[in-house]
Amino acid sequence: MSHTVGIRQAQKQKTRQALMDAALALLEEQSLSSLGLREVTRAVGVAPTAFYRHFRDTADLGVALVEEALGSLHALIREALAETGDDVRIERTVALIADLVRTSPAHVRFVAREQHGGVQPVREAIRAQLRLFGDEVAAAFAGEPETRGWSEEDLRMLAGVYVDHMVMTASAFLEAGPEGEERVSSVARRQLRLVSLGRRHWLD
Amino acid sequence: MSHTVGIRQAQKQKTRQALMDAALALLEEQSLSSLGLREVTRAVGVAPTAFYRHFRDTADLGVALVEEALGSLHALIREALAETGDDVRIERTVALIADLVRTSPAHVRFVAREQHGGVQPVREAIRAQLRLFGDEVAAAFAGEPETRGWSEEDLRMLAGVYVDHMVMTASAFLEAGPEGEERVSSVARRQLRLVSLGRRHWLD
DNA sequence: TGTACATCAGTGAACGCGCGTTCACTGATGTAC
DNA sequence: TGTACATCAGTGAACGCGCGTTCACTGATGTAC
Repeated sequence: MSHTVGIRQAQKQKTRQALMDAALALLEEQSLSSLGLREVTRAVGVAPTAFYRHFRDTADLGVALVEEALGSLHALIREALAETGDDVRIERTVALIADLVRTSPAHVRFVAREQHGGVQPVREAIRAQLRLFGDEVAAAFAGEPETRGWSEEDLRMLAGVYVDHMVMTASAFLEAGPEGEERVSSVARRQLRLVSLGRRHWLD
Repeated sequence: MSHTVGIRQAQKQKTRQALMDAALALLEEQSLSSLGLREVTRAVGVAPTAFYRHFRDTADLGVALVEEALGSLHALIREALAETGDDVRIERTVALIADLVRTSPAHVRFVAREQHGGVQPVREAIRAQLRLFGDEVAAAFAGEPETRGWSEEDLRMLAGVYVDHMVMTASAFLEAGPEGEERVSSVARRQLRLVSLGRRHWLD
């Protein structure tokens, strides 16, 4: 066998992931700033001291969770925005967020909660990811005929509306639960249509 | 002297307010779910047990803070929205939020943080207040010519955009600090103008 | 392939500390007469 | 106005508990020869 990963490294990665999973589950009911290291290790079934082999503290674990929650989202967002035609793009964007909340509600809740939460490094990690989303949205719009002649500043402003709307919509899906999904989708689509109309008449 | 309040009651009210003020200050750096009762009483200079004369627990204190933070805002919002002419109304609304954040940054931070925070009763209290804001915005728009012929549902949808935007803008003011105030104001005004344009062409 | 040594993920005991809550109390304020 | 009793905001000691962190350790995995 070639040392593809090594038994030791694989086992370590497994424990690390178990700590993150357990933390995420515990964070459904509380904020990161009140999450205890011992709580997490107890849920996993390892000694409290094992925690230090993987994370400096719970804030460090939180930053890792941000990457896990948002890291893989950039490609999906770019994909949804690559659609042509406002209606299709709106449809795809809202469906993407609905999917995300359905598949990973705990990740979404974590990000919504810690975006303004009490742990600075985590707040900053989330802010950095959202700024990246903003860049991607702005870049997608920059190449479109409806936004021809717009200043860089106005593009960023528009992108801001979109990213804020995505965050608010994700949070609305969470609050509404499965039976409210269609209602939230409907409102979100109409809100994006409103913005899209404004965009079309921005330079009138 | 008539018993306008009574010395005892006045003193009790004073201690209660001191507990709330101290808690709010401590909450600049942490979430409610990690705020300790002893922390608060220590900051005020009373015995830990005195806390129970005023609040059942820190969640109860949090609900009181929500009322203090948002209760007096309804009248101001109605006032700002009563303005006629989109541009003036947008100007007033953004100025109102800028004022609020400048005057009571700690209250705003608290609400932003606990809106999705780990303490359910507080989340619900905030949600109830925001729903009221939504009602007021919808009512203000209902009487306007630009929104004639709109369905009740579309009015709520529009009101949702406005309330979400207020929350996001307040949070942006906080992040930006005093030197970023003009930039955030400018972006917020243009975003509302975008929405206002969309509104004008909604029934085209 | 086998051996001898190095690495290091996870252990378990121990520590000092601050927490929320209980309880019986004190003494200033309020009330009835 | 004065007196006797009731109320109740704030006290201070005590409790059991779980916390984060330290430390020397163990034993499976990795590496060099």
